[in-house]
Amino acid sequence: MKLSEPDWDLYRTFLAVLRGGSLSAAARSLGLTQPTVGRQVEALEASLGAPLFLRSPLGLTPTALAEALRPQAEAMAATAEALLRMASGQGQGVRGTVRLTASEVVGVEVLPPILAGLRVRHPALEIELVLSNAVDDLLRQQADIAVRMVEPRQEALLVRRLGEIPVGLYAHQTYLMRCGVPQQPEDLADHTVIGFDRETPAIRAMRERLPAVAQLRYALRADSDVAQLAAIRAGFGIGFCQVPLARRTPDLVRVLPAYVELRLGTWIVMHSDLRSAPRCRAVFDGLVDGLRSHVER
Amino acid sequence: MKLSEPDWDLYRTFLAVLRGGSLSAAARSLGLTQPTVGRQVEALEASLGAPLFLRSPLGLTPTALAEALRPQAEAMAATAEALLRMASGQGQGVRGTVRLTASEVVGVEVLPPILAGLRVRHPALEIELVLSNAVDDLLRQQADIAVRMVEPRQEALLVRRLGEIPVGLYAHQTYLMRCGVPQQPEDLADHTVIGFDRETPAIRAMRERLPAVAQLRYALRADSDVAQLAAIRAGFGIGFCQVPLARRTPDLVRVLPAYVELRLGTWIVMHSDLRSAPRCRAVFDGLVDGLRSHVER
DNA sequence: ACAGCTTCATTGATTTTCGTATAGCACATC
DNA sequence: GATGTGCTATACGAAAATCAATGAAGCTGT
Repeated sequence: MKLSEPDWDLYRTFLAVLRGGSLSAAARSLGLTQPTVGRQVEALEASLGAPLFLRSPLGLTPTALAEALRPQAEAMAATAEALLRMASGQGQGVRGTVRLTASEVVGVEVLPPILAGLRVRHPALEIELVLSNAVDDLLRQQADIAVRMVEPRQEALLVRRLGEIPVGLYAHQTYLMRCGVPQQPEDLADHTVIGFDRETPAIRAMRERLPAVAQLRYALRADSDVAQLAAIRAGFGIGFCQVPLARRTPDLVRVLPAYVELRLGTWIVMHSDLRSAPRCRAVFDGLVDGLRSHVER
Repeated sequence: MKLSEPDWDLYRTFLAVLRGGSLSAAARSLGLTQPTVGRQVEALEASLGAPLFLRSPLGLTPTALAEALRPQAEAMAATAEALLRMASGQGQGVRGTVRLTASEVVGVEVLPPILAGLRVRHPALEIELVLSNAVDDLLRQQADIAVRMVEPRQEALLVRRLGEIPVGLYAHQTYLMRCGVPQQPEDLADHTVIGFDRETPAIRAMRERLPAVAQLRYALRADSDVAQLAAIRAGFGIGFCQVPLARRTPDLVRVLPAYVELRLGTWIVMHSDLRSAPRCRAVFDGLVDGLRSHVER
């Protein structure tokens, strides 16, 4: 029985098999042949001392162990990608790929013009946009720079606080003409309210500050804030929207402005390891500049 | 010029060379030979398209690129270790290694009896204790379970809040006999106060709540809270100490109990990926039980 | 029922990689 | 100044991994 540490490359083929579902698919994606992949999986199983897959002629079925190991393998892949990204953009000058993560509304409504401007200034810059609400993207190496509405507390991060984005309740003009305009927070109980599917840190903060809103029953739940915005614009009901975004659609009317006023802090976060990478500095600074107009300080 | 993704194992030898400072040292630590390591480094350089080391007869000097890539390589190594840890303890039953991280005081003063009890109940359980104040140990895969004084906000974590640990100012009896007992917070200006070297989240919270303390000039700064405790016990001066810890040393006297009272929240945190690992559940639950007596709910 | 597709397993030839041995260089010690 | 120890670079034979080709088994649609 071998106790030596397995070749790291075996983890890559293991993950490819897990993703592809078969040795052949993994071999295709890796540019190898099926027998090679099979042997490498065998080698990893021998090294770990336990089987990873149940072989069958239709494909491989991962065992519980393989499923348990998958997150770590994915993490290694993400880190390997980050390493390559880092290496590719190392020369002086702003070039290479930057992975950027942000919430969906920000990514769809706010970032595009900023990124377009960055691209004009730095033609060799490539940007990958990951729209997600997971705050741990950075530490899991799945992104280089993050735009977040939650204050990051980690130490190894380079943080810039931009200010606050005001958030209010909005509804489309047609909805208000149809259903009336609520005058008191209690009136919301008789209205169609658009809410959130799952609890995010930003939402939790909102609940704490607005107990009246916390107990509402939502007529539509969507985990995507873009979908919520679309529903508001379509006149479905009343929902939360960032004030600078709502201003762009003239038909959106603010509801209960005196009662519901929320301010979301906004931060730009980057690995401090990436400080020396010119392309990351460029994107970081570009975001700081570009988001100023969207934020109240 | 090859643009294909390099073999992941090359990253491991790269990191070994970085750590060892020479091809030969890396070869020894990896169980390989020096020519092999040299060839693999060459292969990685060819794959990245840039040199990683400056060769000289006394050893290799890492280039700026190599230094920039080091954090990612370390992250890959940590993840690989986590994967192996996961695989080794997969069979049912509590066995295998669990990496535990905690602050230094907790690790030195509080955890040992708890871990001893766990070890008695589970003889096949092995525990690695990492004493550090970095909160991102978990997401960087450097530890499986963490005992923290800061509320974690990440989503993919399994969190259990235990309660609060009271913290107060303490001094040794001999010091107070020598220098007198302060009666007002202002009196601290005339005393020898032991403080912190660098800013941690817990300290930041402390500063916010106790502005009188924030402006003190410290006679001794130590980043290790264990060193602070030792200094207090030795009669060096007045410093912060967890109340349950101070009770164990009868000669320690609480100072300004009416003015300085701080409560540190305490959390146990674990990757939710590890929920299914029996040994992690065992340690998690054991910590919850063992720390109850040390915490006020 | 049968042909076509996809899957995994096995085998032998080939290419790649690794290890041993050796040479060359720089620094420290005696 | 000779010697010893550390390091890297190179050459060559051996071991190991790879590829290509083939066989067997199961699902799918006609």
